[in-house]
Amino acid sequence: MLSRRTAFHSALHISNSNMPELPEVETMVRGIQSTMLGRIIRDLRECPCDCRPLTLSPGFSQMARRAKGQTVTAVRRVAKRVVIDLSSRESFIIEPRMTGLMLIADPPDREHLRLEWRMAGDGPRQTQSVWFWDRRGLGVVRLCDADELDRRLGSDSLGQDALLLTELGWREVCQRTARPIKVALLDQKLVAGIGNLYASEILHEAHISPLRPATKLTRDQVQRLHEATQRVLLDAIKHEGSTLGDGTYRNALNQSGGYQNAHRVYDREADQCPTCGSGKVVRIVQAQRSTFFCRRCQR
DNA sequence: CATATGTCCTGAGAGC
DNA sequence: TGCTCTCAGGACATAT
Repeated sequence: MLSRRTAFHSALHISNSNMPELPEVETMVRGIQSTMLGRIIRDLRECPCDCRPLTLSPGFSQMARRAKGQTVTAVRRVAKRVVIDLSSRESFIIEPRMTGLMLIADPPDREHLRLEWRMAGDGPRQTQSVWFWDRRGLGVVRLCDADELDRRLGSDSLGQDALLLTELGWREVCQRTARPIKVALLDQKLVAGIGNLYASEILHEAHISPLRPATKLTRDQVQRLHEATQRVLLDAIKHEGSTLGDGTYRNALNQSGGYQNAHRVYDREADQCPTCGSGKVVRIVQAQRSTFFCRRCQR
């Protein structure tokens, strides 16, 4: 797939990988749910691969031993992680990070398959597997007890989920930092689930400048931020996430998402602003990350 | 405490 | 053509 970038505005080329954020991880969870929920893990397998081994905690053999024979009691999303709860009261935490995918169908390629959960068949259903695939191998899979789960995903480590935050919650979040609002949106301790792509899209939808210090947002702007977050993230989930650039992100059936077609500013540098029609989308860098916005309709 | 920076990794594109 | 360099960014460790 071709990126919208052209030679003309590629002074700094965005070779977008996938960076699964809240909508993509939600799509992964929904995609593996029926294969795993209520079923028994027959075994866990490490896929043979030449790349650097995936980060597993604990190591593979202990993880496999503890997972084997357990029933999956829940498959859920926590911020940008997939959590698989087991009858033993332990849980898998899967962090896809940049290029990780959860699959129930053929992968984009076989050499970057990392882990396989083989689920025991149940009545007419035959054995089915769920795979973790990760091209760059930055992903992490953990199996942890309730204490570790809380330590890693509890409120000391993560802010409220972006979709659960109320308008009042947003007001409190914005009072907690003077950093630019775009940078604040990326801080998972303030609000969890938003990454670089959706931060630009949400602020555009809310007509707020990414440069504005969080503490300086007006009450109206905070209200718009709350509403824009709901609209953008729910719409992105409806379209099963964004697949762009090199096309890494796929749903559990190895199909592209559709939300990239709705992006208004992300990776659209130098385009005419689709919202006000007269400004141009610009790219700036904040905290070493690209930000895209329209100076004319985002204040 | 708040904030900033370095690190991991691969594949694509640019430049020579 | 084929090499080397740069860059994308999620989460976390470490530094200021």
